[in-house]
Amino acid sequence: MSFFEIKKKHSNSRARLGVLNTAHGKVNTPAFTPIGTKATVKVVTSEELKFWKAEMILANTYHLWLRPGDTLIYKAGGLHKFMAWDGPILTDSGGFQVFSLAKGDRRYAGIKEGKPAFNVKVTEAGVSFQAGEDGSRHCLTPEKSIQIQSNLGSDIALMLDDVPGFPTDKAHIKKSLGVTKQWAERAKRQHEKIMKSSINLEQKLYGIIQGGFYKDLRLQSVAEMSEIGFDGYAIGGVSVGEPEEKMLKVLDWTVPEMEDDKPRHLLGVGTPGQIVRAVAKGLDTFDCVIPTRNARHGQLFINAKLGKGYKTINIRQKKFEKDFEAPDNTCDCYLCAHHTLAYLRHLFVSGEMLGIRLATMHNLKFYLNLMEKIRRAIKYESFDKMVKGYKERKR
RNA sequence: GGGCAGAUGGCAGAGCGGUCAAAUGCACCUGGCUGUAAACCAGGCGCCCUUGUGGCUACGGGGGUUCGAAUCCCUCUCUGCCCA
Repeated sequence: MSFFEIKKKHSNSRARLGVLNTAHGKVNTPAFTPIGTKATVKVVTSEELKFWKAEMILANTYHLWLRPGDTLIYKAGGLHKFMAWDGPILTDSGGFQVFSLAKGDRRYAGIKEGKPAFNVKVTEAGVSFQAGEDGSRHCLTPEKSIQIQSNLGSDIALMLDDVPGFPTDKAHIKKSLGVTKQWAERAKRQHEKIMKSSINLEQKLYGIIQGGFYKDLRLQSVAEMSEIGFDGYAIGGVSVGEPEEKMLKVLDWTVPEMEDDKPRHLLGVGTPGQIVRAVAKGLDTFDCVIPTRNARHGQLFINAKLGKGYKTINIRQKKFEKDFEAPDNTCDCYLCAHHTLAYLRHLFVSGEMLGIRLATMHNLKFYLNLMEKIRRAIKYESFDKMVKGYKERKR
């Protein structure tokens, strides 16, 4: 049984229906993988995720390395056992953390004044930085990232990549692409080397396509990654602050040149509208913090009453104070089955954590249901109709 | 009946002669969040407009002192505590 099987290709777009076969079960694609950075999809249990039919989750190499440490997780029997999730796990390499920490964005973690809490240096060897947890110095290399992911025992590992922000001039992207290519080769070599002693002998490795928002560099990256040869490919360097159109352009350039029989992951994307479009452009799997983070911030995704698509609401608004309707009566989540807008608002305004939990459950279900609808639409050849006009609406 | 303390924006609560349309918190409004340093962040929050080193009305009511009062004085009303 091969790792990736394509079950059906949609006739009017690049969308395809497939299955990822991993040591911990299969993933029906197109799929959304909830983000569980620190070995937890914030606020929900593994059992709940299973119940909602989330098939794969994403965890983070960087965070788990620093705390509690990959060797500790190895001793616990691997990440699956450690967090009691027996389904497939995709681990991000830590490349994105280098990008976001180096930015020193002061909006994070209540840091309002002063210098970035991190001192990040990217060299060809790897990334050295000071950790925010305790100020200790660390160095992450492509080999180290693979070693950590091997200790975690994830089903799909990602190579460490260099993520340029937006906007970045072409010369820098070009240089960065050279670093990423070199790291790809080293990651591949290291993965082959330690595979036989890995906690998960069937762990797959994905290459990451970079190249900023320049067509020739993206195509160059696709070619370089294919040449090295990976089990699958992720498109990275998007959702870094660029306009949506630029992100979609990258997909138009790269996908036709990518190996057709390998799975394609789109890193960090996105809104429901973006995911639907990306599927049409040939992407298979997605991960994004939007459903979980925005839920904690009081934003809920709701199916649109008029037309196709969805709308978002902020549950804290006073207008929901006496609204005794379910947030979305077309939704089958726990929140919508049992509670009213008024109750959820009350929980948020009171700072009660159940509010955050219910909102998270709802948004995850919204995303998972969306993927289910996409898969069904591809299956029944109605996907192009679904894509057309699927967007965020006012009501 | 007597003594003391107090009355500030929707609420709580700073300010104690000018730099005060008034700190701060809550509430409220708006915006943001895309491989999670995020149960977070940013802005607004008396009224008016030509949106400005702009105008007007404001710190329980009334009356004073002063070039100038939320800030000092008198008085009224109300509130809290204490003594009869």
